[in-house]
Amino acid sequence: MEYYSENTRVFKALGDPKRAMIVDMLSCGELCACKILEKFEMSQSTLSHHMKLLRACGLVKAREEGKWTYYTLDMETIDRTKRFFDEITCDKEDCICKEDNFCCKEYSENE
Amino acid sequence: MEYYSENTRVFKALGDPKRAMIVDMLSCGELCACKILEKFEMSQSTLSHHMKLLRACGLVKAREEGKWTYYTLDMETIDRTKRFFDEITCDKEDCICKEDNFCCKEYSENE
DNA sequence: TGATCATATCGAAGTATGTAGATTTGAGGT
DNA sequence: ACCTCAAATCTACATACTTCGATATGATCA
Repeated sequence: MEYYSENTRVFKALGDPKRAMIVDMLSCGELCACKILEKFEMSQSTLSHHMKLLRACGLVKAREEGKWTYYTLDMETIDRTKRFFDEITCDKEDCICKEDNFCCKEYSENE
Repeated sequence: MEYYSENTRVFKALGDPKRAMIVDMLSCGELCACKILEKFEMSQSTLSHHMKLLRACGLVKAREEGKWTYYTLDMETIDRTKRFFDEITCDKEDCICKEDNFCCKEYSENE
């Protein structure tokens, strides 16, 4: 299950329209928190919370410089998540649907 | 914002490990609800709820035959979501980060 | 060493989500 | 008609998420 939850955490983060927009804004390069905040109708603490979540799942990296924090996308996580998306939506030999004794309970226990 | 929320609804659905597993199981072809239920440690009502959600966001299609319901992936939604994922994570000319007067509030109002 | 600015963290409130048991619906079979 | 089975819906509850205002942290500057 760890394989699934590691990747679904990223989907969960992208499941909020504002966070998806933040990711979109970062797709052209590094931005500092205040620059992002300018564009959004939300409080500073709310943005900070969203950024923490985006960092926690690995989607963005943060770099501190003086009193500013600069954010960038982590393309490794993004590419890995895209591969996961392809994997769970394409026909394949080793699919869980073909494991006779597959049960989600077993997976949960190993998590 | 509609552009974002339409797609992030799919990510939200994939944000739950069990639902991602259900999608994975369906990736090799059609399955009936009871076949899916066999593989999971959850109640019938919970599975039904997850399937409803997967249908609502367009990820899966349902076909009823007698007393059974068969589910398949909707590749159109999946492909559209993959293109969206590519778009918000790749550098591009018409990025929202380049719109000087972009503000998420404007988008919300049009939703 | 204060004052100020950019962020992060805390605490609280309202809303959404995941889950299960009980009930309903609707198709088939006897 | 009645029973049975598959699936959906209803109700309730515990947990998680989103959001904000208030406060804390920590860097820079006067």
